[in-house]
Amino acid sequence: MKKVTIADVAQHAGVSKSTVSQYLNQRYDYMGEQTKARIEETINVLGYRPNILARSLKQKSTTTIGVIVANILHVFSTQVIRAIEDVCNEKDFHVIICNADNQPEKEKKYIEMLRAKQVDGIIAFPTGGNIALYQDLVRENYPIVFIDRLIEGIETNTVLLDNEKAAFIAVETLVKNGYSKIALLSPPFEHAITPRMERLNGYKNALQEYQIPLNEEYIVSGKTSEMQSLIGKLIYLKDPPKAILATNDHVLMELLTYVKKNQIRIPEEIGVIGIDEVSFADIYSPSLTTIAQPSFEMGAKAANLLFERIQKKEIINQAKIYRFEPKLIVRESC
Amino acid sequence: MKKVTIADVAQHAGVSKSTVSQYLNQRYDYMGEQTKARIEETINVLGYRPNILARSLKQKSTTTIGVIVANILHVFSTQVIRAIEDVCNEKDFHVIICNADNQPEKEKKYIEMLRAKQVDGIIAFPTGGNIALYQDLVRENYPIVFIDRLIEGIETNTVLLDNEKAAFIAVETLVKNGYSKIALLSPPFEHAITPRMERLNGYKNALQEYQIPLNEEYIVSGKTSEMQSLIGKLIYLKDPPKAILATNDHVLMELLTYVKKNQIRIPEEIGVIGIDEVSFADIYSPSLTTIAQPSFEMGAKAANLLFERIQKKEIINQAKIYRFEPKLIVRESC
DNA sequence: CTGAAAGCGCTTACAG
DNA sequence: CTGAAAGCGCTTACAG
Repeated sequence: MKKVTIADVAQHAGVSKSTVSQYLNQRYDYMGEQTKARIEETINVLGYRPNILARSLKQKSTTTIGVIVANILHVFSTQVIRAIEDVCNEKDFHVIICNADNQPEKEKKYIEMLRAKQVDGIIAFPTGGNIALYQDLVRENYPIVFIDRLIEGIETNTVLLDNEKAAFIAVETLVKNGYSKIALLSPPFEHAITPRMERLNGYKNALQEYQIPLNEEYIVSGKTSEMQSLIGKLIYLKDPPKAILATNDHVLMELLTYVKKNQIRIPEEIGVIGIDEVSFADIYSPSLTTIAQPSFEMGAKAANLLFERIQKKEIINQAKIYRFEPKLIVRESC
Repeated sequence: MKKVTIADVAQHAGVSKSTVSQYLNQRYDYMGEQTKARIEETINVLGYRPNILARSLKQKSTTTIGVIVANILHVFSTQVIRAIEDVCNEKDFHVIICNADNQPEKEKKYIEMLRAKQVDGIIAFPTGGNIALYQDLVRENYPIVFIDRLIEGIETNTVLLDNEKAAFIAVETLVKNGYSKIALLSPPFEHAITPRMERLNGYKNALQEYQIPLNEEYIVSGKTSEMQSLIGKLIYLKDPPKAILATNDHVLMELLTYVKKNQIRIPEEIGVIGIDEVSFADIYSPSLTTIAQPSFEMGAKAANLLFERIQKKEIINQAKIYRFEPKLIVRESC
């Protein structure tokens, strides 16, 4: 079955390609009623469907954007993607999803492929490992918005949580519930990934605010593989903490794994609060007090910012940082 | 900054467009070493990047596939997507994600947009509401593979769980642990969605196999909004069940919500087993016995089937159904 | 070993 | 109100 093209339609309807094209683009201004009807019919009869590729080539817009996430398996990422998808759908845009897996090389490859495919813009959870590439994009005024992570020196719109505040609220909540020996459990600090560093700062600020001396032994960070032993050490400190702030959902999982294995009771023996909402917060016993990111709002904001940039071609290089408010959800774990 | 095209490169390097194109496509067979070097240099100097759109138009392949999921927020969907993404990445393909939200109209719109964008193939969790459209696709020999759901009368490769077996194993596990009063909790049966119907069958078959009389009151299905009260009724039956099979993760969540609210003890008061793995199965108390779908294998299989179809243009209409084995993960909840 | 020319399927001034 | 022609940025026989 051969593809039917605009030329076929034109021939069958006895008009020119231009006229068919006008019809397709709803420019009926000067079109005769019968011409219109004839074209419409021919399209149905032949089963013609426009080839958007050809249009894109001419119009220089693919009505497609790229989204590069760290990993689609993270709940936060999927919620952000869902929100982006929804706003794209309204505008009849499509989204190409890529997983950079926190690997700068993969990210680079994806950015280049996306550009080669002429996507109209990109939303990325930047790995931070491609500064030169980001700078090129910004210099060329290519529409791009970052999410979740701040990249030093790159002038582009960025959407992220007020991470300091999130950690601050967490500590504050614990303090108000009578805790003062508060530990922080975090993924590695090595690459100075924005949320991790900012959450650490928020923790420190809150301690200071509430005049609780900082105990370096209470700051624990490491890879998943070493978490169990790190938590063990923390719990068996001479002067162990009475509460733990898990700075993201993965770390929380590790904590709860430890807690279950060692039959520690929450909150009697240890208070727990986590940043990032988790699906089982309500059904866990005790239910888990968490600080949620407004991920849908964040995704929608990122998409809207990108569309603004795509629509107005002018160089409005007013890169801004959009901070979102963390939401405390009080439950029973501290 | 104007886009640099193959013509610019040709001009600057003092060769023809054809030669540059040969270079880009690595057809060096007859190319002079110096020509090659000169082109390479020019490309770097000018910062040329190919426009894949133009190539796609000519070559009739976009190296992009579409994936239409019911909802990306479901863990199973994201795992399937991740697997698809990974095999696509190896082949330098991209994937466009769409959420049909179980709405046939949305699915239809997406299928049409994807085809207009000339994607090379589609993997879909079919809503079941667009039979005519599916048939068109199959008739045109358009590469498409279905996942998770079987559509009556559509001759296309389909990848899905052996749902009957999953439910059978669940019941069997309960029986072997001494249960005989076993209820089934399911989402609505209205649209005869494959996994739901098959799991119900598996449940019935297992009861028969183990000579347990079927009690219609033990078969409970309904929307999320009515689940709590339905579970309540089930529990307060004169002759209440001693174990419950939750046929998917959502239903399991509802069960656990009820259990927590009413302080019912698992497995002492009620045994629980669920189909679909959940993130918190291990950390929940008691840990939850589940039957997992091999979602990554399934996604990878779907992608590979699609690529087979894309690569060989011949009409090999040997549509097959690929059943995947459920995996019992024994833990403490029954 | 390389180039001129046609063509992929559209859109868009421009002319009439 | 409609058509002829050029062009988007590539690829690909074909000729030399």
